[in-house]
Amino acid sequence: MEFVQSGFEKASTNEIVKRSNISKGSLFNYFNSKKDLYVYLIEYSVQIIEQIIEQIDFNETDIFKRIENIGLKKLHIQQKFPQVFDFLVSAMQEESAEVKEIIKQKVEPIYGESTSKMYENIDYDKFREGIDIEKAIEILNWTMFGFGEKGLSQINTFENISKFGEQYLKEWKSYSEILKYSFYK
Amino acid sequence: MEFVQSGFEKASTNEIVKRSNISKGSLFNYFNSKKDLYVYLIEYSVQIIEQIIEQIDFNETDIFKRIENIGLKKLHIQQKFPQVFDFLVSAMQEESAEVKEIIKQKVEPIYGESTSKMYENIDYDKFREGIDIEKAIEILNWTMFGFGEKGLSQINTFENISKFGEQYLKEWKSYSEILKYSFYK
DNA sequence: TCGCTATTGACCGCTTCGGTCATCTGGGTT
DNA sequence: AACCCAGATGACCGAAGCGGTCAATAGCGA
Repeated sequence: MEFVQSGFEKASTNEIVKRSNISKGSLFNYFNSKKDLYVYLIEYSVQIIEQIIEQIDFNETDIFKRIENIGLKKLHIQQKFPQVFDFLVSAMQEESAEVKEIIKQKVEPIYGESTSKMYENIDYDKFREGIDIEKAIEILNWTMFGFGEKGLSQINTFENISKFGEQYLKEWKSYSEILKYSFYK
Repeated sequence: MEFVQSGFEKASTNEIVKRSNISKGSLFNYFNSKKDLYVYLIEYSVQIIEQIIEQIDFNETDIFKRIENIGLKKLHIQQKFPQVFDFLVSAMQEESAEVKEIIKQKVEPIYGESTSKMYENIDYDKFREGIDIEKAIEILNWTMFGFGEKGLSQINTFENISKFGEQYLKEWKSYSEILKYSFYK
């Protein structure tokens, strides 16, 4: 998406219009300005993230299973709206004064919420003695992130989402087994 | 750096000049065009990476110690030239036809070389049976990357490099201990 | 004081910008 | 068949920013 690649200011409406298949006239019929469009996309993306957060199963206290569930949800979202996460990440790095305030209001709270809720009601007693749990979780996060990036580049080689999801989950489990070996009692 | 943020085409010479403290006239006295400047920066950055590769101690066959050495070197480079790595990463994602060919020639080979030499002459017998070594190394890479990103945001809070390096190394060791527990016999 | 190199930023023609609007299109209604 | 009209279209606008130039100037060694 053009906003992800170029940021708010350098994103060109001409380019946006060329890549979508509506005309410039229509775009500015629905949105009064580039900024309006941007804000709409922010709100839309935030809604999607909120849905994921709502769906977290807090009864699942095992961190690996919790993450597995969330990861699968994220995968399906990413299949339907491939750029939602990238867009929000790019928004948080946005420097344009024109939209910075709106981002601060709408995106940053959801970011804080998601990282805290993700690890709410986790059974940390499963971790072995002597391990630094915070650092372990950091490693887990970095591994998830790396694995997700890697998977993203393969997502298009599958015709079928659920087949990909199967494969994806199976592969993730072999990574998480490695970490579990180190993290758990 | 402007090229990292905006890519080759959307990077503005006016902006570059504003951020550095030379005038536009001087810039175009030293470089005939924006492209010339870009190519110069590519070549310069590649040289720096090559220096790191040259300095790899292939007698160190323990992957954690190997990575520790390289990481420290990278840290010192990053202190002197903070954007070298980011710049090369951004170059590899560059889409502008005007510079794509040059990047392919100059940057991609070094990328391949560095990832292969990094793991040359490593003693894989230290890994425990049953572990998927490739996946373990991926986890190690992702963790390194994550840790590096995290460290980068703290680098400016230290007045002294070597003091930071000490702290950095110590902290990295506590991460690598966690992984070592899982990876090694 | 002179000579000369290195530096400067106002300026150039040109492209692209965000946004407008007269015109067109196509399907529903009579 | 004639009419209607909401929605779509892209040529067009003034303004801004682009990469690059160059006459003017600064600064320094002899």
